[in-house]
Amino acid sequence: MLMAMAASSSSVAEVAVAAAAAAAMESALPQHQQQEARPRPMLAGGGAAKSRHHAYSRKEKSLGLLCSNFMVLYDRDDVESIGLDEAAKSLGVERRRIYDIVNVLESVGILVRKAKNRYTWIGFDGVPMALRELKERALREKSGLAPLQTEQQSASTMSDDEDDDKLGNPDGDIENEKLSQTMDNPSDKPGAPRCRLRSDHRKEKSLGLLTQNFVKLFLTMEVDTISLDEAAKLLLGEGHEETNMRTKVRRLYDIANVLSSLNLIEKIQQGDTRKPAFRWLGRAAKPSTENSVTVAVPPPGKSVSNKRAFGTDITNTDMLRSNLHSKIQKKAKLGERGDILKNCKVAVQSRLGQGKNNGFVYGPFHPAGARKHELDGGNKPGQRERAEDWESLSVSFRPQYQNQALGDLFAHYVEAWKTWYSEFAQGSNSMQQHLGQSVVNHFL
DNA sequence: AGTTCCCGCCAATAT
DNA sequence: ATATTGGCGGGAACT
Repeated sequence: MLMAMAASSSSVAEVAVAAAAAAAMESALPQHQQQEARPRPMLAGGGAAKSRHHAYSRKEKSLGLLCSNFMVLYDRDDVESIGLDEAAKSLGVERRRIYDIVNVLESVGILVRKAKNRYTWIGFDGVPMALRELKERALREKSGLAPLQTEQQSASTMSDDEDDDKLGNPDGDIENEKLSQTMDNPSDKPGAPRCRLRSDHRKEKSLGLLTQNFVKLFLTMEVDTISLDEAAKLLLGEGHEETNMRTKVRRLYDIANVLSSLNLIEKIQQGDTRKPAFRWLGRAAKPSTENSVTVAVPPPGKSVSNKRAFGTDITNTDMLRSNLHSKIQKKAKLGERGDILKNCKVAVQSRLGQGKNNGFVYGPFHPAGARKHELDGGNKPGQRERAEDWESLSVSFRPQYQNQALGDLFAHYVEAWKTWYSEFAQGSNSMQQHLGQSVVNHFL
């Protein structure tokens, strides 16, 4: 009976903010929901007042939604550290679920583990670099190792750790680094220091690693659409126990859901009447300052965007954001406090900021609804060449390089977007089209 | 009936 | 030892 409390009780300090946001959204947006089932990206609040004794709805407990809430709660520029306990409590979920979220977020560069029970917030700014590294690694191992994939359940030729990122701290006094992620066995066994630990099965099957591999798949694949079954088959050997496959697919569903809520992928119906698949959205739409504030390339041929994408729901996720504008218009003067972490964040930001001002926007908070409309709006129907993306842009970045002014500039970019965003949230949702233009103006 | 995937048991790991 | 992390798969909600 001790456990039964987690789900129903919630309402903590933080929730108050979100609650206010909810109220705001209510008034700002006409009750225009078509479906009865809407995955409200609201904090779990055990039905503060209204909600009809909803029976049990799985949707409300989905990882994707949880991830959206997580982002709403922490995607702020004054967040730097996140405690798992507070997260779990604030979001009204059991700790176990936080682990799920956090693991995939880390794989994509939004977070980094700082210590036990503690993560450092990076934000979407960390995504481009993470993806770039993933791709590099993927290409490397594709060409370098294992030209031929044995269809056996052999020792996976996975590269070990991925988190190197030496926080370029010039002459600074960073002493917080006490964690040497390098997991190497102390005093290797007699013989050869070779070989991977044979008992690392835990790690090799981790959600985080699976996420990375899943993403790598997209990054290296020629087509950017893939079904989970295919993915599972690819990520796994060839022939496999039925049960292993099933489990793997389960995990892929989990991952796909949170990646969806981050708008890194999107669920679509392949062809028609075929199994759903996922499409990669991490590619930039168009670097030019033209239209296309919205994301992504037009869907290939006849794929229809599925409605069951968590963060992709126009409903209220976006609106939540609007109420946080109070802090948004704060000056955001960086380098103020002698906060090391903050500086690190800035560093990361400046390094990758360029990759992100291209029109693609991560996160569950962008007007996803505009995505569809954009197509018929004013998009050239021609062929879509691979517009350049983050990777090429980020190669120009130098590790050592640290420019305060530049970082500042990009910070403003972010601010500008946020401002625009809140405006959008305020206004009617039918003016998405030309709002697209205005956002560009804000940027210039 | 098949798909999607939440829940939470309980085993690795860390402290 | 206790506390954290987090595989894993049963089985229920949702097509």
